[in-house]
Amino acid sequence: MVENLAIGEVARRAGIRTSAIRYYEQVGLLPVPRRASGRRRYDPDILDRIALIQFAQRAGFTVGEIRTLFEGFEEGTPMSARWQVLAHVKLAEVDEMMDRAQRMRSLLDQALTCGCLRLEDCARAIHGSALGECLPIEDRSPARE
Amino acid sequence: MVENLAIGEVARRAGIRTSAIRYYEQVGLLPVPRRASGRRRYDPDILDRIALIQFAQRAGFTVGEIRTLFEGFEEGTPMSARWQVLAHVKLAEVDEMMDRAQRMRSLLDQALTCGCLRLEDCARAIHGSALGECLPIEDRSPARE
DNA sequence: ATAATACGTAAAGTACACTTTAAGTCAAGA
DNA sequence: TCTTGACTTAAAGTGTACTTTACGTATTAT
Repeated sequence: MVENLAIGEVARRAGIRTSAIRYYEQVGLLPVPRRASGRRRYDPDILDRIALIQFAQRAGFTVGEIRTLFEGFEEGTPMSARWQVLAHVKLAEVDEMMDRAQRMRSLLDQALTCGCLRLEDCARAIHGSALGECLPIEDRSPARE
Repeated sequence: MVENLAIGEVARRAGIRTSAIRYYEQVGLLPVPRRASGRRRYDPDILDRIALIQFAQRAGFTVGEIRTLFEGFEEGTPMSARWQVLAHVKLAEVDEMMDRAQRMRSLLDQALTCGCLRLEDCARAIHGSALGECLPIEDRSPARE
């Protein structure tokens, strides 16, 4: 009966910390396991589950989104359908990420052509040019005062 | 004499909050201004300075890096030289960002081809495949236990 | 004169995904 | 048996870039 992994063993095999496993359990990404004298005991298939979590993370999903993947659909909804919904939204976000990176690249290219001596010259030059009109790095709060 | 902007006016013209201005002052991105009965008074060229900060932020620089741009070089180092140093490093980071986004895209494409019904099937499939071997989304702490 | 703003400060809050700490329990090896 | 090491919990800490809060003062408009 190999059906009994301690949390440390699971962590070792998955390549994460025990604290991460407890955290995943806490936020609902991992099921509450049975206990043996207070300690968590896992079936080996917990490793599949963790691998799925890691896959989703690498794909850019947040913990909240992964929880949605697991529990945010009507019972019986196939995984394929769940992925469809979430991956489409995330793909748009990733594309936005790439656009941002692209914009950063052009700004950096501009910076490399800078010929200014003093800080103030550079500031005035940048303020004068329309470079300031590119899209922001990330959403900032609405702001009113 | 237009040479006297209140913090609220600067904020309005720059499109940021007054709290951001105080924060920039606190972390050394903006000079400590003179005061009129306790209130900050700014010369209009503070707006150039803020525009420069915003430019750098859009290019991906952190507050710490912008402070380095301003104060991290030997006095007299031309701005062009400062940008050279910082922009090269940042360009590499941005390229890494784009690679990560690319990897996310392929994972999401994989997710879209998923034909699994149950969560466990999907988990096993992903764990089985080598999909788990892509690079991590971002650096995680070294981890030892 | 009074009320509504704008300003001042210091400290705490925000989001995210965990980690670290503190203090205590339990089990296995020497 | 004793000691080490793995485990338990709840709560606080981490990093980033600000914002929000709480509370007090000064300016401006009516």
